[in-house]
Amino acid sequence: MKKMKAEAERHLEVFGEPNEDMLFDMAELFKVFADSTRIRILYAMFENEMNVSQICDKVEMSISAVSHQLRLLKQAKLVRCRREGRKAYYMLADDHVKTIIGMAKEHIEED
Amino acid sequence: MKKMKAEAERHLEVFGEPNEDMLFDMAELFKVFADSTRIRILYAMFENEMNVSQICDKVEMSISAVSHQLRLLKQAKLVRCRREGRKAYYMLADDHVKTIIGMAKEHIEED
DNA sequence: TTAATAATTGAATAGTTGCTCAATTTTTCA
DNA sequence: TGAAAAATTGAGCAACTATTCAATTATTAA
Repeated sequence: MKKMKAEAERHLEVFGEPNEDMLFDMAELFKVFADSTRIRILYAMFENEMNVSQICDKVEMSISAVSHQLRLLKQAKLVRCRREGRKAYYMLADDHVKTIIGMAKEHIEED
Repeated sequence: MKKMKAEAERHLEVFGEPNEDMLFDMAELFKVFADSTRIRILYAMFENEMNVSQICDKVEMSISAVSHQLRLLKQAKLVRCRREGRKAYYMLADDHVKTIIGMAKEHIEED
C-alpha cells in the first residue's frame, strides 16, 4: 500500500501536472508538428542539412511557403540555420524532433 | 565508409520518409495534442480514469466543451471509454500519450 | 410514465492558420 | 555600380477549429 503510494508519487514527479504556461507552450509546440507540410520539411532534413531551394524541390512547394514554415520551425527551436554566401542551410536543432515524430508514427502504425 | 552507409541506411529504415497518408495521419495526430485544453484533459486521466463531470471540475470547463474534446481524443485513439450506469469513465488508451507529452515537455524545459 | 442526471450532438460564431502574391533584403558576380 | 540569385517578409483570403447554446439521447429512480 505504502509502496504503491510512493510509486504513484514518483510517477507524479516525472509526469506532474504542469502549470498554465507550460500547457500553453506544449500546445504551441504540437501546433508546429500539426501540419503535414512542416513534417515533410523536417523529414527533408533528417539525413543532411538542406538549403531552402533544396527543401522546396523535395517538398514541391513555393519558396515563400517553405520560408514561412521554416520561420515557424526556427521559432519553435526545432531547426536552426547556418548561412553560407547567399544560401541558408537548415538542419534539425536536436534529437527531440526525430523522437517525437517517431512516437507519433509508432502510435499510428500499431492499429 | 561502407559502415557509415550501412548505419545511415539502418537509420533510414527506422525514420524512413513516410508516404502522404502517413504524413497526413501524423499531422492529424499532432493536431489533437495541439490544444492546451485537450492536454489538460489528458493530464486529468494520467493517474486514474475519470468520468466526464470529474474532468469538467478538474479542467474548469463546460460539459459540452469537454465532451466535444473527448470525442476527438477518442477518435485519435488517445483515450478509451468505459460505461458504468449513466456515467462514462475515460482513461488513456496507451503509453504513447504520456511518452509524447513527456518528450514535448522535455524539449520546452531544456532551453 | 415522469422527472432528473449524465453525456452527446448539431449549428453558429469568433478566432486561428496556411498559402499566394507582391515587395524587400542580402549577398554574389559581371 | 547594376543585375541576378536566394531568401525573407507583410498583407489578404480561404479553410479550419474551439467554444457556446440549444436540443437530444440514454440511463436511473420515484
